[in-house]
Amino acid sequence: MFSKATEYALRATIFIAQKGTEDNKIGIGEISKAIDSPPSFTAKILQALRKNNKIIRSVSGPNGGFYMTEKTRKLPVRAILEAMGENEMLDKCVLGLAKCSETKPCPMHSKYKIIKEQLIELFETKTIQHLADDTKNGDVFINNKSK
Amino acid sequence: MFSKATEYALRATIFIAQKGTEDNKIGIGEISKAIDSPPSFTAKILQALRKNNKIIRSVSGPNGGFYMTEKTRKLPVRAILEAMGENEMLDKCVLGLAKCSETKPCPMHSKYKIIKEQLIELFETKTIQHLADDTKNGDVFINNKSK
DNA sequence: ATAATTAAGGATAAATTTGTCCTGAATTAT
DNA sequence: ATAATTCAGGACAAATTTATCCTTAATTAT
Repeated sequence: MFSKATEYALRATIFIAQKGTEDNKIGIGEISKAIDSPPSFTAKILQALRKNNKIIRSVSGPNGGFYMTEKTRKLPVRAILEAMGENEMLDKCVLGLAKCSETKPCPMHSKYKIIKEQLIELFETKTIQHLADDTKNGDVFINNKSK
Repeated sequence: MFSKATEYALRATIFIAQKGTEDNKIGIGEISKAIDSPPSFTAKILQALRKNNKIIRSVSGPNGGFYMTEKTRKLPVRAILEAMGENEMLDKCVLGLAKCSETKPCPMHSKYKIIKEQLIELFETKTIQHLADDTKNGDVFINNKSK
């Protein structure tokens, strides 16, 4: 569905939302270990989420790392997708037509539209906080560690 | 959602279903023009759909080209996806976890599952014939030509 | 048989995505 | 101030996807 970069972005953000606060910042090492992702690549992705402090924040230096504010924790999952440039995916034609609309639809359009709307609804109502809370409660996971 | 290769595969198959019969085979030139795709790349993709005559058939030589039988026209869209190796996509985790299941779900799993099931249902009930018929009727399209 | 037409299939190239590494900048502790 | 830690950002490398081209094989018409 999404690129690997976006998958890492989602998992990393959930982890940061779950553990990272202004006085408990999380380093890239801990993050990539927790979500099972390549550290350097993940670092690059987090830079994008950090732009204009849109989703996450970071500070350099000892005890530095990544964290989130209460405000951005309340952002919908869609905000991460936007930051990762996955907006196109959410209104793209299944058959890959550049312009596929009500007035000039592809043969899958009408049925696919209904499903895509649910996807968008899901990404717009689920907040980062929700996902972090669920994960904290221990009934869902953001990695495949057996322990 | 799908790779470009799969998008071309879907559009090409619909076109072939619409126009290609054993005594009216369609050349790669006409196909790629009709669906607005790169000819050589499309040819390569059609080779895959042709394997074991799974989806389409072809013959070389003058008046050669691609066509379909009544039988494969009745195949669900999913058959094309399978042939293109997109099966993984249809049961992949949104967050990219290698193993995401009822017993060890990611935080999006329960909600996402419901939507994915609808997608699968759609791909399994819509047949190639359906899409070709709709296109033939002229109310839906498989390219972006203005004419 | 020969020539013409069309797909098959391999080699290769271009573009994009994924991933690594290194230097520099920011921050903190001593 | 200096050293140590951690992120920022650029350059580069590997892998994958997308795309092209060329030679061969199959088929048909003459």
